[in-house]
Amino acid sequence: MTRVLVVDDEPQIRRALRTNLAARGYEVDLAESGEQALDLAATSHPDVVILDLGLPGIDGIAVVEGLRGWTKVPIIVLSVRDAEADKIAALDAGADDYVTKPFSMGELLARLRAATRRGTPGPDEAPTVVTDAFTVDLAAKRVLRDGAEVHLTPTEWQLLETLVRNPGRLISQRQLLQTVWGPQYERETNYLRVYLAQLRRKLEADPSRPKHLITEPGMGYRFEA
Amino acid sequence: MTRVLVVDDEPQIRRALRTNLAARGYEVDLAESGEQALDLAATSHPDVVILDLGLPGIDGIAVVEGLRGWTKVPIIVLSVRDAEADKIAALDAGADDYVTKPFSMGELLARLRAATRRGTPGPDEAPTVVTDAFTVDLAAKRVLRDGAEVHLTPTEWQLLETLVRNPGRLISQRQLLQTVWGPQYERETNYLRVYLAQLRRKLEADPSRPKHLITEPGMGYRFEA
DNA sequence: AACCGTCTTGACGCGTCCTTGACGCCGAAG
DNA sequence: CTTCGGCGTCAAGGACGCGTCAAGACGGTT
Repeated sequence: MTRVLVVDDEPQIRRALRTNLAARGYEVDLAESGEQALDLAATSHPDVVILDLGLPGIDGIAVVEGLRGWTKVPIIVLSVRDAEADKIAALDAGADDYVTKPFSMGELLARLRAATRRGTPGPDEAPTVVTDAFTVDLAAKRVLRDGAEVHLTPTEWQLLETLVRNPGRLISQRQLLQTVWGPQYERETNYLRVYLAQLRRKLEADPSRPKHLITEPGMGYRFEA
Repeated sequence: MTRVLVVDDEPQIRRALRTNLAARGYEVDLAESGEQALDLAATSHPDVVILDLGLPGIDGIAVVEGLRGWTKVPIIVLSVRDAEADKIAALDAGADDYVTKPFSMGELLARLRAATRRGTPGPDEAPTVVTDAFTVDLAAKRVLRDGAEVHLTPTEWQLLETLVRNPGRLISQRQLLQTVWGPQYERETNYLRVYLAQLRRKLEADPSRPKHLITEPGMGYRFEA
C-alpha cells in the first residue's frame, strides 16, 4: 500500500484528492499547513508528497526544503502560480514535479505513478531461502552449505530455483521440464532423475534419504524447507 | 559531465536545446528519429533523455518503451499535444516528466536538474570499492592498483562498474551486454570474454586464476570483494 | 595524410557440462 | 511368484562455452 501525504489548505481540494486517491487504493494522510505537513511526514513516512505551494504560514518552498533535509521522498508540487520563476524555485529546492492548478486528476495520478515507480527500483524478490542443510540466495544466485559455496551448473541452478521458489508446492515433471529445458522436452523425465540426483548429492545431508528435494512418484517433485 | 540525449525532428529546436544545454555545461547528443535515438542511447549512455513525442517514423511512446526495456535513464517528454490522454500514456509508458510545447527554457532546465538529481542518489552508497588487489573509485571513475592508477578504456570501465556496483551478485551475460553495449548486443557473448580477460590482465594478481572477477559458466559473471 | 588507442571479429585449444544409454532396485499389479 | 513401470545411479561421448591471441576496422588527433 502506497502512502500519500496531501498538503493543501483548501478543504475541497483535500477532500477531492482524498477520495480520488483512496478510490485508487492509496493510503492518504492530510495536512493543511506546512508545520503539520513536516510533522506528519516525520511520523507517517509517506511514499510520496503532494504539496500545495500557496499555504498560509510558512512558505511551500520552505516545506520542500524542510523535507529535503532528511528525506528523499518524491514531492509533487501543486500551485496556482504558473510563473516560470516559481516553478524553477520549487524544483531547485528539491521538488520532483510541478503541476499547475487547475489540474486534471488523471494527469496528477499519472505523475503520481511515475514518481512512485522511481522509488521502487525493481521487483525485489525474496532474496534467500534457508533450510537446515543449505541456503539459497536467489538474488545473488549462490548456494551455501556449511558456510561454503556449492557450485551449481546452469541447469542445476534453474531446476533448484524453480523448486525453491514454490516451497512446499508440488511441481509436476511436465512443468519442470518445460521451464528448465523448454516445451519440447516434456517427456524426457530421465533428465529430471539425473539432475535431481546431482542436486541431492550436492545439497542433501543424506542424498539417499532426501529431506528437502522430495520425489512424489508419478507426479513430480517438491521442495520442503 | 552530464550527458543529455535530445530527440526531436525539428532542426531549430535541436539547435536551441543544444546551445542552451551546452552553455550550461551539459554534453549533448542529438537524434532526429526514434530509431536513431534508441541507437544513440545504447552507444552513448546518456544520463537523461529529452524526447519529442511527435516524431516521424516510430511513435514517441514506442521510443519510451524501447528505452525502458533495458535502462532506467530519466526521460523528459516534450510535446505539442496538451491532451490528458497523451500525458498519461507517456508517463505510464515509463517517462519521468511531460512538458508541453511551447515550453520555457528555464523551466525545462529546472526539470532537467530535478531529473538528474534523482539519478545520482546521495551519499548512501560507498563511492569506492576496495579489494586486496585493486581499488575502484566509482565517483572519480578511477582504478588504483598498488597505489598506481590503472588506465581503463571506456568499455572496460563500464563493464567493471556494473559488476562492482553489485558485489557478490551474479550478473547475467544478457544484463551485462545490455547495460554496456546496448540491447541489440544481447548475444555477443564473445565481447564479454575478451573484455573480462582484459580487465583480469589489468587488475587481477594472477589473471589465469581470478579471485575477484569470477566466471559462472553458462550464467554470467560476479564480482567478489 | 599518418598515427594511435580502442573496438570488433575470427580462429583455436581446452575444460566443463549436457546428453544418452545401461543397469539395479523397489513397489504395484497381474 | 512373476512381471512391469518408474526411479536412482553411474559412466562415457560429444557438444558447448570459455579463455586466449592476433589481425583488421574504426574514429579521433596531430
